Amino acid sequence: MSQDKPAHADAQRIASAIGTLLLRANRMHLYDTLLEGHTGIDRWTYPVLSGLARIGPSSASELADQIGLDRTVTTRYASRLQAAGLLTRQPSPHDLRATVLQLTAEGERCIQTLRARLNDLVLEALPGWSPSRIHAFAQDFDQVVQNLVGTPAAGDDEPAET
Amino acid sequence: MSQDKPAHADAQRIASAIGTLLLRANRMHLYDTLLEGHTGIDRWTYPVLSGLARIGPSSASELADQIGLDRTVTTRYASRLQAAGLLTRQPSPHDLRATVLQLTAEGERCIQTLRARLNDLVLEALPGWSPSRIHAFAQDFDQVVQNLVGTPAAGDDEPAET
DNA sequence: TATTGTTATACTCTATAACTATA
DNA sequence: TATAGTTATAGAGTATAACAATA
Repeated sequence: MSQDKPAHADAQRIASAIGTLLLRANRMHLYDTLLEGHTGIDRWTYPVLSGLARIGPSSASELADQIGLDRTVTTRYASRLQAAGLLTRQPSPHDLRATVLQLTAEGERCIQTLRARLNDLVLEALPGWSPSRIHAFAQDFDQVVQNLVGTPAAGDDEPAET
Repeated sequence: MSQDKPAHADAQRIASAIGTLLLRANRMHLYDTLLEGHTGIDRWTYPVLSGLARIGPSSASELADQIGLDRTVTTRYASRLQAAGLLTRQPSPHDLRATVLQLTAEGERCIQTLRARLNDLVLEALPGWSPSRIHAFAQDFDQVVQNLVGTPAAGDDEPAET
């Protein structure tokens, strides 16, 4: 069987690893490790700040679509991050209804720190890997994730993800 | 830079993919796709049933530790799954305080179906990959996840993950 | 005294509904 | 009429506290 249909057993292994990574306890542990020591940001507001850093200054509605959260939740979390001094609200010059969310200098620093820390965590999870092995894995993993979550990079275009 | 420190850029790519996979919208989409059409089981009770299938018949406390949920939540979700006919409660023969949770035949069938479906989803995310490429990726991914979430297979030994 | 299962309670996340202002 | 932002409200997940029964 490992000769005839090796892909099946390997797919099971991949599926199991995905399940492990998504498991609440492990997810939370990863987020907590990443955010440890940071004030003004937590597991729930982090995706908002991170998403804003990824797509750049944008309205709450745009950002909400990107991270898959409701508009109302996004604006509430944005208020928390604003209170923590990590982002600002500015009226849009083009649309008087819209508000532009933008990272402050402190917000930028925060994101830089968190990105670096996550990178370190990842590198620690690849002990002794050769650069070529890391490169191949990065390519493959990226492709798998893109295919798994659908074509869009991060958010989804479906109306109600709930 | 891609010559000097290729590992850094690749680590960033891996980190980004992890972030994408863990993003709420994508996580939910994956769970919903997996559970589509199944009644009596949802995003929240699925880890309970899946965990029970993985570790076999066990008490609610044991299971709770494994999946990183509180005892009280686990027992409540177990009640739902019991009402849906997917698991049974039986008094433990060794400990009169304990209750043994166990999958019913229908629960077993349910898990089999879900595992097969997840496998299919994974295979679809590896279009045209050679068996050796799949095998290498499965090994690497498994190792990365194990290292990322800590030594324990699924749950964590820390007291309060929250 | 500690642990198991369970329920009661409170807290938080999240979405729907509703309101105001603008396109 | 539709859309942006926001707030009010309600529903659901989750943890802490508390209880009875047993180790």
